[in-house]
Amino acid sequence: MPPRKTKENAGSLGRPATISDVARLAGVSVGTASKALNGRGSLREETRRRVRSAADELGFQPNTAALSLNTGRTYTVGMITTDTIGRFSIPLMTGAEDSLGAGRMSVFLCDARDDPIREQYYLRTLLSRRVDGIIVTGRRTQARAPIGVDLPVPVVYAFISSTDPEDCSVVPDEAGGARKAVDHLLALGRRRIAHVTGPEHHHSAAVRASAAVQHLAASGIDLVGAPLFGEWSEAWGRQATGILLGAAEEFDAVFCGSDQIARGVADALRAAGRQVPDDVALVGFDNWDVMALACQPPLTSIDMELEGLGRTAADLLLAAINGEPAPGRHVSPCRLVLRESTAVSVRPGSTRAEQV
Amino acid sequence: MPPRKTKENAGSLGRPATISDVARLAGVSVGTASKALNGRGSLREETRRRVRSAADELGFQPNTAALSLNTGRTYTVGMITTDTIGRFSIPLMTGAEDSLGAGRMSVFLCDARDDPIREQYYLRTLLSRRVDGIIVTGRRTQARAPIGVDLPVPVVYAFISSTDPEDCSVVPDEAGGARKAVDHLLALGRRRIAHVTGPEHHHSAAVRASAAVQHLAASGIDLVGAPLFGEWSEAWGRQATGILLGAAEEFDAVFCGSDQIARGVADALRAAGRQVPDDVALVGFDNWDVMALACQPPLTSIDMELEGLGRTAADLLLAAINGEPAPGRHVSPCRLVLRESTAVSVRPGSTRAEQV
DNA sequence: GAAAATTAGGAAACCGGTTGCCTTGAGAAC
DNA sequence: GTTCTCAAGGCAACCGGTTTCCTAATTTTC
Repeated sequence: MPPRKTKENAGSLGRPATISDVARLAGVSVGTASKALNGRGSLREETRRRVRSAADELGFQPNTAALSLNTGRTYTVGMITTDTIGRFSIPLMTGAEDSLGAGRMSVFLCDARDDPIREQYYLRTLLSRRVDGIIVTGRRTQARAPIGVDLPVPVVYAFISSTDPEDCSVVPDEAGGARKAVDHLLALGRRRIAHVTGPEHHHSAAVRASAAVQHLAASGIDLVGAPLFGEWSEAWGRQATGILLGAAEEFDAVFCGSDQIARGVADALRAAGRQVPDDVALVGFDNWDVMALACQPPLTSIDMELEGLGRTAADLLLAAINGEPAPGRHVSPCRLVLRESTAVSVRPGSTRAEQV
Repeated sequence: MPPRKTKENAGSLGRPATISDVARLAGVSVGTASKALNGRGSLREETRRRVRSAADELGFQPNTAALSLNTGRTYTVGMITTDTIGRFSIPLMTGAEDSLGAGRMSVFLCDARDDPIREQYYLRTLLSRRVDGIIVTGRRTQARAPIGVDLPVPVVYAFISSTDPEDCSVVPDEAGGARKAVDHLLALGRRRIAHVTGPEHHHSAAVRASAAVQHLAASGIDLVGAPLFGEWSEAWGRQATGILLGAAEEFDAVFCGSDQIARGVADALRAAGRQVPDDVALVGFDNWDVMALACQPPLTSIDMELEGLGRTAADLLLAAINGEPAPGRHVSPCRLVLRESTAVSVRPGSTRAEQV
């Protein structure tokens, strides 16, 4: 069967066309072919045209390896997710990949699975591939140790932050997010606010809880009871609701450390005959669509804008690659997303989320 | 400040060390250095040792671009997710990355966002980078057109399949999964089984529904009513439950096209006072932990083993790269995961899922 | 002690591009 | 007709490795 001709593989040499193939077909030398394709040197227009059409015919794509040998740049970056790729990594990766792709950079994906050995293996691999930069991401309970010292390429930490304050990290303003949640509840006239969240040793839980407590205190208000630390699960949300209902103190709002917890709280409140939002207003955290939208009623939540965070991380990396590093912690704001769980008046038929 | 010495950058030349640097330091020629490091040629043991220690001292890592120029192989593959990276892509990517990493291949991540233009852009980029192979993945309602014709590198489609039957695709046996669900319900003694699932035009919904119907028919049993096609959402699950409860026909089991739907069904049944699993047994599809575990009671579900699918895809790609292509559709089995929503007797305190 | 065999390691080509420099030839100026 | 100028394009070095081939020195053999 004769080889079919296609766009990708027109001249069909059985291997990718090289610039020598192009030069031969156009009847010029390799150097001339290169100049013709890159608009360098001084060539007759007719020659340039001939070379270009030869390149088209052969489906010529310059070999990137050869290019990077010349320039020293590879136009690739590595993205290391320290924990297993999860729900939080996706928007980060998407955002970063978006910004980098716009800068014509390709992304190496490395899933280190929370294993320091794998992590160092990937680091060596990336350095050996001469990536122009590295993004380190992942969810951790705490800041992480730097991935390496005196690396020959810039590194940006996204979502997670490095323990070395001189490293470039991009993190969401979780405390600010918690304050926005509290402000929103206060604006609704709620004064008896409880807080249910994840494990106390988890940095996010601790930060969000203390920001909420302090911000309330600034308005002269105490949290209802102490923050309830537990797990990042619906079950804990249900359980914590039981605790709240059993306590002496009344409450008219619950700010939750995650949407999963908030959903558990919503289910338990409904089971106990309390109306959301009329009896109890509810705010979650993460704005995880599956949870926030499926919740009954749909959940007001704090969005960490992780996709934007990924883009910012990529932009900072590109800047560092171009010789303009921006060391230090970069904090980016969270956004409050309004839904029915804190609606003042529920208009039937309207489920559109308003945003602040 | 004098440059600090570190593992990554010991001799500190301000740039990655090359083999010339190593050769100079060891007092040999480049060729000899190369042989020493790769165990080629005939050299005195003392020379090898000297070269190796020079390489260590400089933190030498061979430039991959130079290597691939020689060998024609890059030890990289591209992974193109046609839809935006989502819940289904993650285990696929993790699995593929796992297998490929074991084969010392690095992975280029390309998120085409369901945009054919971006897809072709990525394809050209990957070919220009001379990847050794490409994995195409993503969720679609139907099989997709081949990403290119007569490409110079092997392509494997994972989860999604190509309309060209000669292309190599790896897909889960969704029909088989549906049959396992039905068999399980039959084994529990249920005979009045309903089916609630996603949009009829969605290939997965159609396949699972018709497999369920036919498999029941093979046992001489009819589905309760027709399959209820709707959306992949909890809300549809709740709504469909209302339809089932309002119909004349009784039912003692519901097989759902997704865990989200099943969860909606579970909530609606509970609200209507029906016990799961005693009155109605419930089986989901996807085994999505967030849904299946948070459901009350936890959900028996069908797992498509996407991580294994990703590994298989990677293995097939590696085989094809090594000259042993395996064209055609490869179907890999699903697995039934047992939880309380179909438990015969609920033993309090035991929530461990058993697996079949 | 001379010829042959073996060993250690160097020189150079090559992979696929880019780029600086040089050559060639045609037209212009005198 | 001779010299000068300049456009067009070829030659070769280079990037960082690998590999083939070759040379020089040492050891073995008779």
